[in-house]
Amino acid sequence: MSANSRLTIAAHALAWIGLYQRQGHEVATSEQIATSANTNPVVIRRLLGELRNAGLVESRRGVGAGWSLARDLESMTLLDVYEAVEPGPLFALHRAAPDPGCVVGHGIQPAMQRIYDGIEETLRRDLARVTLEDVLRDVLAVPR
Amino acid sequence: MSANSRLTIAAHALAWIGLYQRQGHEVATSEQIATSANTNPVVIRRLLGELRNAGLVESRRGVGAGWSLARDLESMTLLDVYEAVEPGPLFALHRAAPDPGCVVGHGIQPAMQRIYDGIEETLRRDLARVTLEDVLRDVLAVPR
DNA sequence: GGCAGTCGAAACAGTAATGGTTACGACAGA
DNA sequence: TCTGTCGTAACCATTACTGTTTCGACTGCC
Repeated sequence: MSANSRLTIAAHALAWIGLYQRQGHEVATSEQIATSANTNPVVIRRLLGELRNAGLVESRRGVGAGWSLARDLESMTLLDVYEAVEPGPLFALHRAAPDPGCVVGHGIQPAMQRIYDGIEETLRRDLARVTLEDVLRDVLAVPR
Repeated sequence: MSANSRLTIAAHALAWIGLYQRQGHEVATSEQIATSANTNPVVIRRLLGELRNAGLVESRRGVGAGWSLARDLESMTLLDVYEAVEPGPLFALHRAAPDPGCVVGHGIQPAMQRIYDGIEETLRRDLARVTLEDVLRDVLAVPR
Protein backbone atom coordinates (compact mmCIF):
# COMPACT_ATOMS: atom_id res chain seq x y z
CA MET A 1 0.00 0.00 0.00
CA SER A 2 1.36 3.38 -0.89
CA ALA A 3 1.16 4.79 2.62
CA ASN A 4 1.44 8.52 3.04
CA SER A 5 2.51 10.63 6.00
CA ARG A 6 -0.38 13.09 5.98
CA LEU A 7 -1.96 11.88 9.20
CA THR A 8 1.43 11.88 10.92
CA ILE A 9 2.34 15.39 9.80
CA ALA A 10 -1.10 16.74 10.64
CA ALA A 11 -0.92 15.27 14.15
CA HIS A 12 2.58 16.68 14.50
CA ALA A 13 1.40 20.15 13.54
CA LEU A 14 -1.56 20.08 15.92
CA ALA A 15 0.54 18.86 18.81
CA TRP A 16 3.12 21.54 18.05
CA ILE A 17 0.56 24.34 17.96
CA GLY A 18 -1.07 23.05 21.12
CA LEU A 19 2.18 22.94 23.03
CA TYR A 20 3.26 26.34 21.71
CA GLN A 21 0.02 27.95 22.79
CA ARG A 22 0.34 26.29 26.17
CA GLN A 23 3.65 28.08 26.48
CA GLY A 24 1.83 31.39 26.15
CA HIS A 25 2.13 32.13 22.44
CA GLU A 26 -0.82 33.30 20.41
CA VAL A 27 -0.14 31.76 17.02
CA ALA A 28 2.35 29.44 15.36
CA THR A 29 3.73 30.00 11.87
CA SER A 30 3.95 27.39 9.16
CA GLU A 31 7.66 28.12 9.10
CA GLN A 32 8.10 27.07 12.72
CA ILE A 33 6.04 23.92 12.31
CA ALA A 34 7.84 23.02 9.10
CA THR A 35 11.18 23.30 10.90
CA SER A 36 10.04 20.91 13.60
CA ALA A 37 8.57 18.45 11.09
CA ASN A 38 11.54 18.83 8.75
CA THR A 39 9.50 19.70 5.71
CA ASN A 40 8.46 22.72 3.66
CA PRO A 41 6.19 25.48 5.01
CA VAL A 42 3.92 25.14 1.99
CA VAL A 43 3.34 21.49 2.83
CA ILE A 44 2.29 22.54 6.31
CA ARG A 45 0.02 25.29 5.01
CA ARG A 46 -1.65 22.85 2.64
CA LEU A 47 -2.35 20.37 5.43
CA LEU A 48 -3.43 23.00 7.93
CA GLY A 49 -5.73 24.41 5.27
CA GLU A 50 -7.56 21.09 5.22
CA LEU A 51 -7.68 21.05 9.00
CA ARG A 52 -9.14 24.55 8.91
CA ASN A 53 -11.85 23.39 6.53
CA ALA A 54 -12.66 20.73 9.09
CA GLY A 55 -12.87 23.34 11.84
CA LEU A 56 -9.84 22.15 13.79
CA VAL A 57 -7.60 25.20 13.40
CA GLU A 58 -7.86 28.86 12.49
CA SER A 59 -5.46 31.11 10.64
CA ARG A 60 -4.71 34.81 10.80
CA ARG A 61 -3.13 36.82 8.04
CA GLY A 62 -0.98 39.90 7.98
CA VAL A 63 1.98 40.71 10.20
CA GLY A 64 2.16 38.47 13.28
CA ALA A 65 -0.09 36.03 11.48
CA GLY A 66 -0.14 32.28 11.97
CA TRP A 67 -2.18 29.33 13.12
CA SER A 68 -4.08 28.59 16.30
CA LEU A 69 -6.29 25.79 17.53
CA ALA A 70 -10.01 26.20 16.95
CA ARG A 71 -10.83 23.69 19.68
CA ASP A 72 -9.14 22.14 22.64
CA LEU A 73 -6.76 19.27 21.92
CA GLU A 74 -8.87 17.19 24.29
CA SER A 75 -11.86 17.50 21.98
CA MET A 76 -10.02 16.52 18.81
CA THR A 77 -9.54 12.87 17.88
CA LEU A 78 -7.35 11.28 15.28
CA LEU A 79 -10.57 10.42 13.46
CA ASP A 80 -11.27 14.12 13.01
CA VAL A 81 -7.79 14.54 11.56
CA TYR A 82 -8.08 11.41 9.43
CA GLU A 83 -11.35 12.55 7.92
CA ALA A 84 -9.87 15.97 7.23
CA VAL A 85 -6.78 14.79 5.40
CA GLU A 86 -7.60 11.31 4.04
CA PRO A 87 -10.65 11.38 1.81
CA GLY A 88 -10.43 8.02 0.05
CA PRO A 89 -11.29 4.50 1.18
CA LEU A 90 -8.66 2.11 2.54
CA PHE A 91 -9.19 -0.55 -0.13
CA ALA A 92 -10.36 -0.09 -3.68
CA LEU A 93 -12.66 -2.33 -5.66
CA HIS A 94 -11.90 -3.30 -9.27
CA ARG A 95 -10.65 -0.46 -11.42
CA ALA A 96 -12.88 -1.70 -14.26
CA ALA A 97 -16.21 -3.37 -13.49
CA PRO A 98 -15.85 -7.17 -13.39
CA ASP A 99 -17.78 -9.41 -15.79
CA PRO A 100 -21.45 -9.27 -14.69
CA GLY A 101 -22.13 -12.48 -16.63
CA CYS A 102 -19.83 -14.43 -14.31
CA VAL A 103 -21.20 -15.46 -10.91
CA VAL A 104 -18.03 -14.34 -9.18
CA GLY A 105 -17.76 -11.17 -11.24
CA HIS A 106 -21.35 -10.39 -10.39
CA GLY A 107 -21.18 -10.94 -6.66
CA ILE A 108 -17.64 -10.02 -5.74
CA GLN A 109 -18.07 -6.26 -5.40
CA PRO A 110 -21.01 -6.23 -2.96
CA ALA A 111 -19.32 -8.99 -0.97
CA MET A 112 -15.98 -7.20 -0.68
CA GLN A 113 -17.58 -3.83 -0.11
CA ARG A 114 -19.43 -5.19 2.90
CA ILE A 115 -16.16 -6.49 4.32
CA TYR A 116 -14.33 -3.24 3.65
CA ASP A 117 -17.11 -1.23 5.25
CA GLY A 118 -16.77 -3.25 8.41
CA ILE A 119 -13.01 -2.81 8.46
CA GLU A 120 -13.20 0.94 7.96
CA GLU A 121 -15.76 1.15 10.72
CA THR A 122 -13.35 -0.57 13.09
CA LEU A 123 -10.53 1.72 11.97
CA ARG A 124 -12.65 4.75 12.66
CA ARG A 125 -13.53 3.51 16.11
CA ASP A 126 -9.84 3.03 16.85
CA LEU A 127 -8.96 6.49 15.59
CA ALA A 128 -11.82 8.08 17.52
CA ARG A 129 -10.45 6.63 20.75
CA VAL A 130 -7.25 8.70 20.56
CA THR A 131 -7.44 12.43 21.24
CA LEU A 132 -4.73 14.88 20.24
CA GLU A 133 -4.30 15.51 23.94
CA ASP A 134 -3.35 11.83 24.25
CA VAL A 135 -0.89 12.24 21.41
CA LEU A 136 0.76 15.30 22.97
CA ARG A 137 0.97 13.57 26.33
CA ASP A 138 2.60 10.51 24.74
CA VAL A 139 4.96 12.75 22.80
CA LEU A 140 6.10 14.53 25.95
CA ALA A 141 6.45 11.22 27.77
CA VAL A 142 9.07 9.89 25.35
CA PRO A 143 12.39 9.83 27.23
CA ARG A 144 15.27 11.91 25.91
CA MET B 1 -5.08 7.53 0.49
CA SER B 2 -4.15 6.05 -2.82
CA ALA B 3 -6.05 2.85 -2.31
CA ASN B 4 -5.27 -0.04 -4.61
CA SER B 5 -7.35 -2.98 -5.72
CA ARG B 6 -4.80 -5.73 -5.10
CA LEU B 7 -6.64 -7.33 -2.20
CA THR B 8 -9.90 -7.20 -4.14
CA ILE B 9 -8.44 -8.76 -7.28
CA ALA B 10 -6.57 -11.41 -5.32
CA ALA B 11 -9.74 -12.40 -3.47
CA HIS B 12 -11.61 -12.43 -6.76
CA ALA B 13 -9.03 -14.76 -8.29
CA LEU B 14 -9.06 -17.15 -5.34
CA ALA B 15 -12.84 -17.30 -5.23
CA TRP B 16 -12.92 -17.90 -8.95
CA ILE B 17 -10.39 -20.74 -8.83
CA GLY B 18 -12.17 -22.28 -5.86
CA LEU B 19 -15.55 -22.24 -7.56
CA TYR B 20 -14.08 -23.53 -10.82
CA GLN B 21 -12.43 -26.45 -9.09
CA ARG B 22 -15.65 -27.19 -7.26
CA GLN B 23 -17.25 -27.54 -10.67
CA GLY B 24 -14.85 -30.36 -11.46
CA HIS B 25 -12.04 -28.55 -13.29
CA GLU B 26 -8.40 -29.17 -12.48
CA VAL B 27 -6.85 -25.78 -13.11
CA ALA B 28 -7.88 -22.25 -14.04
CA THR B 29 -5.96 -20.08 -16.49
CA SER B 30 -4.96 -16.49 -15.92
CA GLU B 31 -6.87 -15.73 -19.11
CA GLN B 32 -10.14 -16.99 -17.63
CA ILE B 33 -9.67 -15.17 -14.36
CA ALA B 34 -8.68 -11.98 -16.14
CA THR B 35 -11.87 -12.13 -18.18
CA SER B 36 -13.98 -12.43 -15.04
CA ALA B 37 -12.07 -9.64 -13.26
CA ASN B 38 -12.00 -7.48 -16.41
CA THR B 39 -8.26 -6.98 -16.41
CA ASN B 40 -5.13 -8.26 -18.11
CA PRO B 41 -3.87 -11.85 -17.71
CA VAL B 42 -0.41 -10.56 -16.79
CA VAL B 43 -1.89 -8.62 -13.90
CA ILE B 44 -3.47 -11.83 -12.67
CA ARG B 45 -0.28 -13.82 -13.10
CA ARG B 46 1.66 -11.20 -11.14
CA LEU B 47 -0.78 -11.31 -8.26
CA LEU B 48 -1.13 -15.09 -8.28
CA GLY B 49 2.66 -15.30 -8.29
CA GLU B 50 2.68 -13.48 -4.96
CA LEU B 51 -0.04 -15.77 -3.66
CA ARG B 52 2.05 -18.74 -4.74
CA ASN B 53 5.03 -17.39 -2.80
CA ALA B 54 2.74 -17.29 0.20
CA GLY B 55 1.71 -20.90 -0.35
CA LEU B 56 -1.91 -20.18 -1.23
CA VAL B 57 -1.94 -21.39 -4.85
CA GLU B 58 0.11 -23.58 -7.16
CA SER B 59 0.78 -23.28 -10.85
CA ARG B 60 1.44 -25.80 -13.59
CA ARG B 61 3.20 -25.05 -16.84
CA GLY B 62 3.00 -26.51 -20.31
CA VAL B 63 -0.13 -27.36 -22.26
CA GLY B 64 -3.20 -27.61 -20.03
CA ALA B 65 -1.38 -25.48 -17.50
CA GLY B 66 -2.97 -23.11 -15.02
CA TRP B 67 -3.58 -22.37 -11.38
CA SER B 68 -5.03 -24.38 -8.55
CA LEU B 69 -5.55 -23.85 -4.84
CA ALA B 70 -2.77 -25.07 -2.57
CA ARG B 71 -5.12 -25.19 0.41
CA ASP B 72 -8.81 -25.29 1.06
CA LEU B 73 -10.64 -21.95 0.83
CA GLU B 74 -11.82 -22.60 4.37
CA SER B 75 -8.24 -22.46 5.65
CA MET B 76 -7.35 -19.19 3.90
CA THR B 77 -8.17 -15.85 5.46
CA LEU B 78 -8.09 -12.38 4.02
CA LEU B 79 -5.13 -11.75 6.31
CA ASP B 80 -3.15 -14.39 4.43
CA VAL B 81 -4.01 -12.66 1.18
CA TYR B 82 -3.32 -9.20 2.61
CA GLU B 83 0.12 -10.21 3.82
CA ALA B 84 0.87 -11.77 0.48
CA VAL B 85 0.00 -8.76 -1.65
CA GLU B 86 0.31 -5.69 0.62
CA PRO B 87 3.79 -5.41 2.08
CA GLY B 88 3.81 -1.84 3.39
CA PRO B 89 2.31 -0.27 6.50
CA LEU B 90 -1.04 1.51 6.49
CA PHE B 91 0.31 4.88 7.65
CA ALA B 92 3.79 6.30 7.13
CA LEU B 93 5.83 8.36 9.52
CA HIS B 94 7.71 11.49 8.41
CA ARG B 95 9.52 11.14 5.11
CA ALA B 96 12.48 13.03 6.60
CA ALA B 97 13.29 12.67 10.29
CA PRO B 98 11.72 15.48 12.35
CA ASP B 99 13.87 17.91 14.35
CA PRO B 100 15.28 15.92 17.29
CA GLY B 101 16.04 19.18 19.10
CA CYS B 102 12.32 19.95 19.35
CA VAL B 103 10.27 18.18 22.03
CA VAL B 104 7.53 17.38 19.58
CA GLY B 105 9.95 16.42 16.82
CA HIS B 106 11.71 14.14 19.25
CA GLY B 107 8.69 12.33 20.63
CA ILE B 108 6.23 12.29 17.77
CA GLN B 109 7.52 9.25 15.93
CA PRO B 110 7.49 6.75 18.82
CA ALA B 111 4.09 8.10 19.88
CA MET B 112 2.51 7.76 16.45
CA GLN B 113 4.18 4.43 15.76
CA ARG B 114 2.62 2.97 18.87
CA ILE B 115 -0.80 4.13 17.74
CA TYR B 116 -0.29 2.82 14.22
CA ASP B 117 0.87 -0.54 15.53
CA GLY B 118 -2.33 -0.90 17.51
CA ILE B 119 -4.45 0.03 14.51
CA GLU B 120 -2.71 -2.44 12.23
CA GLU B 121 -3.14 -5.14 14.83
CA THR B 122 -6.88 -4.51 14.86
CA LEU B 123 -6.98 -4.54 11.07
CA ARG B 124 -5.18 -7.87 11.00
CA ARG B 125 -7.62 -9.36 13.48
CA ASP B 126 -10.51 -8.21 11.31
CA LEU B 127 -8.96 -9.65 8.17
CA ALA B 128 -8.14 -12.93 9.92
CA ARG B 129 -11.79 -13.38 10.80
CA VAL B 130 -12.88 -13.68 7.17
CA THR B 131 -12.02 -16.86 5.26
CA LEU B 132 -12.07 -17.08 1.49
CA GLU B 133 -14.83 -19.62 1.96
CA ASP B 134 -16.85 -16.84 3.60
CA VAL B 135 -16.09 -14.59 0.65
CA LEU B 136 -17.19 -17.17 -1.91
CA ARG B 137 -20.36 -17.88 0.05
CA ASP B 138 -21.18 -14.18 0.19
CA VAL B 139 -20.41 -13.80 -3.50
CA LEU B 140 -22.80 -16.61 -4.42
CA ALA B 141 -25.45 -15.20 -2.09
CA VAL B 142 -25.68 -11.90 -3.96
CA PRO B 143 -29.04 -11.88 -5.78
CA ARG B 144 -29.08 -11.61 -9.57
C1' DG C 1 0.82 55.67 2.82
C1' DG C 2 4.43 52.39 2.78
C1' DC C 3 6.81 48.41 4.73
C1' DA C 4 7.28 43.82 6.34
C1' DG C 5 5.80 39.34 7.58
C1' DT C 6 2.72 35.74 6.79
C1' DC C 7 -0.87 33.20 4.57
C1' DG C 8 -3.26 31.54 0.03
C1' DA C 9 -2.76 29.51 -4.00
C1' DA C 10 -1.04 28.19 -8.38
C1' DA C 11 2.37 25.90 -10.96
C1' DC C 12 5.90 22.67 -11.71
C1' DA C 13 9.20 18.79 -10.92
C1' DG C 14 10.69 14.46 -8.90
C1' DT C 15 9.53 10.10 -7.09
C1' DA C 16 6.89 6.06 -6.48
C1' DA C 17 3.04 2.83 -6.88
C1' DT C 18 -0.37 0.88 -9.67
C1' DG C 19 -2.25 -1.10 -13.57
C1' DG C 20 -2.32 -2.14 -18.53
C1' DT C 21 0.10 -3.86 -22.50
C1' DT C 22 3.42 -6.21 -25.48
C1' DA C 23 6.81 -9.43 -26.13
C1' DC C 24 9.30 -13.50 -25.73
C1' DG C 25 11.51 -17.39 -23.61
C1' DA C 26 10.51 -21.71 -20.78
C1' DC C 27 8.01 -25.52 -20.08
C1' DA C 28 5.26 -29.76 -20.78
C1' DG C 29 1.82 -32.53 -22.84
C1' DA C 30 -0.04 -34.30 -27.19
C1' DT D 1 7.45 -30.78 -33.31
C1' DC D 2 3.62 -28.11 -32.19
C1' DT D 3 0.70 -25.73 -29.08
C1' DG D 4 -1.01 -23.51 -25.02
C1' DT D 5 0.20 -21.49 -20.82
C1' DC D 6 3.13 -19.66 -17.40
C1' DG D 7 7.27 -16.49 -16.02
C1' DT D 8 9.21 -12.38 -16.53
C1' DA D 9 11.02 -8.30 -18.32
C1' DA D 10 10.17 -3.97 -20.35
C1' DC D 11 7.64 0.00 -21.23
C1' DC D 12 3.93 3.41 -20.78
C1' DA D 13 0.05 6.06 -18.75
C1' DT D 14 -2.09 7.57 -14.76
C1' DT D 15 -2.29 9.04 -10.20
C1' DA D 16 -0.81 10.58 -5.62
C1' DC D 17 2.41 12.60 -2.67
C1' DT D 18 5.95 15.67 -1.52
C1' DG D 19 8.95 19.45 -2.17
C1' DT D 20 9.90 23.87 -4.24
C1' DT D 21 9.36 28.43 -6.28
C1' DT D 22 6.68 32.26 -7.06
C1' DC D 23 3.61 35.88 -6.42
C1' DG D 24 -0.53 38.10 -4.91
C1' DA D 25 -3.47 39.17 -0.70
C1' DC D 26 -3.84 40.59 3.67
C1' DT D 27 -2.90 43.19 7.98
C1' DG D 28 -0.41 45.28 11.71
C1' DC D 29 2.99 48.73 12.49
C1' DC D 30 5.91 52.66 11.51
